[in-house]
Amino acid sequence: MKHFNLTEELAHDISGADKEERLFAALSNAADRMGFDLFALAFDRRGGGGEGASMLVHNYPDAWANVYVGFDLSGTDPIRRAGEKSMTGFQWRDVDRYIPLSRGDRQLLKVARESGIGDGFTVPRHLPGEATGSCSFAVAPNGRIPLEMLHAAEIVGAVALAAARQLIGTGSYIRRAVLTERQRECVLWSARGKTAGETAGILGISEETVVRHLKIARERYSVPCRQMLILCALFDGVIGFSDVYDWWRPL
Amino acid sequence: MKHFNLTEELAHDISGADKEERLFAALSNAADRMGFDLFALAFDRRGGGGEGASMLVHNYPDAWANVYVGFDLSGTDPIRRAGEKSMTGFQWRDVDRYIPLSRGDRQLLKVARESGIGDGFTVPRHLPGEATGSCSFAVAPNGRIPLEMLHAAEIVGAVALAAARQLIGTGSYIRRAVLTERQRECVLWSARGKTAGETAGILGISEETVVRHLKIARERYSVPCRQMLILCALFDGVIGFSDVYDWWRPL
DNA sequence: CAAAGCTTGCCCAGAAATGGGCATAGGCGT
DNA sequence: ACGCCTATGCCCATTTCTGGGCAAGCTTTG
Repeated sequence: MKHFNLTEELAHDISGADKEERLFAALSNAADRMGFDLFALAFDRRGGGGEGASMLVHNYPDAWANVYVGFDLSGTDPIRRAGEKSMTGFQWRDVDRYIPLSRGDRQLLKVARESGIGDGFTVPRHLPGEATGSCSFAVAPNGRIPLEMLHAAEIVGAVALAAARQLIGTGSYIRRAVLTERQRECVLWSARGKTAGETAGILGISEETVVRHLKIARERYSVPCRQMLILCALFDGVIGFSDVYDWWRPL
Repeated sequence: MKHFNLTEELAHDISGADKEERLFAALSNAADRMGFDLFALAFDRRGGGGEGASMLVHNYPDAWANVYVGFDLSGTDPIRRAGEKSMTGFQWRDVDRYIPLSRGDRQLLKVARESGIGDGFTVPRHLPGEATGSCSFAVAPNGRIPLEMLHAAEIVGAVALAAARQLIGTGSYIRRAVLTERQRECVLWSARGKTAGETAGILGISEETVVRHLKIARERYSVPCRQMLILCALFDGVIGFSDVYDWWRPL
């Protein structure tokens, strides 16, 4: 592993970035040193109070950046989706190993290629409640991914994301709505697909009370429907994916 | 950063583990070298077909392990919940910065302390659909966390989780049910809290058609309600959290 | 002690979702 | 050309959810 010294150097450089400009410079240098042409760091934080923040640092071609922002593709970007399915960094060419690609997804990737972006490597970090981020390194359409540098990119990307998180404000995020234990139970069973009546039977209380708990929970999150309540609870970590998934498919 | 050589050594050792026993030995050695007394790696993978798999490698005191497993505390473990809220490793003493601690949570931590587990450091990795994992390093109740080693622990923990993922089977991702483009759109808007009628307006089609798409989507996943449909789509990566986030939080 | 919050219970009216059936039109592959 | 899938549209009856108001007992907290 002769690259560890380089990794250390780049990581140190990036983690020392105290401004977005320095992060850009450090990432630019890192991408270059590792043999990549392009980089893009996206970090989105969502505060509990509604004040979210996001950061986008990249040296992608303007053509693609304009299309991406103009059509608001971030919401349907398959790379971004895949980032939520990978525990480690991944190559874009393997993206269909993580998520099913629809026609629209393939089209998006095709347009990206035509805009000067070839294959790439993305380091994702996902925080159900607080933030999502990804740090990508890419090469030109005919370029070669420096496979021997993927491990370095993995670490560099993670450090860059941590730096971005620091820059954007590490959190002190406001815990606006916290559910009570009973409310949480009701939301959990609701997420498991139970109706209010079934949940009432499970918890041994009246259906009306379950409805009441769910009602107050919705009010706390200021959401009108059950779907969003469940997603809010997931995002806030009040319930966990494992709570739902383990129940569906017992290990 | 004088610890990079140690980090490299430990990471290399761990990533070379081809059996659970070797992973145990490597982690045991790593924890010791970094100045920790205890370690625990938990990894849960859920396949698409119901055949899930999990791995638990630790050297925790039997007393605690028995309590933890016996009372099925994994569902309410605050450390585990916090792991879903942290992008990087975190100290247990800071756990209330990530999640609100209920009385029950504090009680659980207290019992853990009484069972021989002091403060610790947990490296989480969370994959919405595929797996959840955490790698923790801890000291005895009166021990001191080797603060200068947290960075090393972060990397070592991540490598250990990657190794566990390899051991457990990286997962030939099984696509039980893939939604069509239109179905996916309907599910997405539904996740964003829109009613069928609203979604119809957005997509420019009849409400009845939206209902129809959602109906078929539910049938494909064999779920009876909208909540579970959305969660299934999330788990499968058909929709992503990023797809949903931007719509309702900024309000 | 008093105030606040949690939990429990109930009623009601309107909106939304669910499950069933039916039908037309277009695309895609064999 | 035929079958299969998808998208679109509509109808119905039943269930469930949602938002509103009301009230009692209990614990925690100031």
